[in-house]
Amino acid sequence: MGKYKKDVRQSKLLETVSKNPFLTDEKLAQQFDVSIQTIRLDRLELNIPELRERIKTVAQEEKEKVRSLSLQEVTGEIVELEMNVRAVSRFSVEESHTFLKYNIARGQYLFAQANSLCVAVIDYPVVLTKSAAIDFIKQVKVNDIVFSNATVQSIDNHVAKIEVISKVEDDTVLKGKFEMYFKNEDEDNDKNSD
Amino acid sequence: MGKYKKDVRQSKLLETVSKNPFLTDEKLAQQFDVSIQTIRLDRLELNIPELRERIKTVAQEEKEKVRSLSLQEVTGEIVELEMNVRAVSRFSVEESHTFLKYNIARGQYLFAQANSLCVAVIDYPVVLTKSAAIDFIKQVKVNDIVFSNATVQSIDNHVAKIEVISKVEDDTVLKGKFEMYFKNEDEDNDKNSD
DNA sequence: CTCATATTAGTACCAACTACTAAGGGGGAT
DNA sequence: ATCCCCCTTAGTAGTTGGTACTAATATGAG
Repeated sequence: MGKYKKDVRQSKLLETVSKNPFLTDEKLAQQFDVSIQTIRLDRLELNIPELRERIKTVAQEEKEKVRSLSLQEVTGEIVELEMNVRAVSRFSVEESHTFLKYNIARGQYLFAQANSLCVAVIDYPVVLTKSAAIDFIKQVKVNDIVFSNATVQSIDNHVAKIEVISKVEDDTVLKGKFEMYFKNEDEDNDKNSD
Repeated sequence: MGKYKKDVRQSKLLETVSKNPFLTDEKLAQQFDVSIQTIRLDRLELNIPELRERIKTVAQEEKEKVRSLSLQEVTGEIVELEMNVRAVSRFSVEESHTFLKYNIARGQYLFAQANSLCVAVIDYPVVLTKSAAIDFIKQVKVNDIVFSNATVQSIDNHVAKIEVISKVEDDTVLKGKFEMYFKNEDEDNDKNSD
């Protein structure tokens, strides 16, 4: 294969690196059949950081994701998030979430969605549920998509009060008030559960 | 703070590195107030890879850790049941029920145990949660065994009020009041979710 | 042919290591 | 006290994957 011209090579380089950030300059040089120096000049011009920096960035992103992913497992997917202010999540009800005979979702799943949304919206390393008051207003059925809306009402020293409203289309299915206790990792204290 | 002994230092090192893989040997040496060489010997003995390898591993970790933790299997096992009067269930907390970093059980699992106990204690074909007010009183950790105790306070036409107290050994970890809506299969009505 | 641009070569230096050798230090058991 | 062992620290050489810089060479367009 013939060598590319500079501009083509650079745009391909950008693509390659973003697809696979784990390639050294040496590998890239082989791949594009140019010298290492050329790759380095290209990176310089394109502001592509070196291998180690690229990996580090990926690792840090991955770390963040692990936190939010572990929340998502149970609770649906967070679609909007304004830290310490509000958040929205989406939960699609499947058969496994329902009473088999009636296809009505078990309340604990709706609770779980609301509860973990409250954990997510509070931007502290440790967030535990202190209390919850929930009204289940309307049945939720299989295949319904539940949007849960959390709004932080107040947030002080160590406790946030959050209001959650979950809807299926325009119908409110759940209303809840949560008190969440939060702290930094290092602080020592004893309370609560989630 | 005085220096740790070797074995203590090494176990703390393991913990530190797994919590934050982004620390160089130099930083670790400062943190533990020992020389860089000591940290390196420790890493050698403990098979902790170097910084760059650690970062790389984190970066490569696939996001497909999607363990499906069904809340259904979570609700514990019913150990005592007096229909429409009281019931007790047992729930053993496993790692998958906790926040990874802190081994503290997520509140939604404790809620799920209490909630499904309320469903079980009411002897009607359809039982849905109408409202719930929960206080999470104490943290529950991995390997704790939670006994949940539901007592029916009142039961009338279509609504039962139930008090739930969950304990780990002698410590109360959760107190809740549930209103459960119930009916016979054939009755038609529209309310609630679980 | 000329001249700018592109490419390659080469050097010195850096961070964060591994792998190794060697020197001290501090306790216990004898 | 002495000996010995383990732990700790120091120091050197070599590695990877770079940055930053200078200098030489190729190439193509006018």
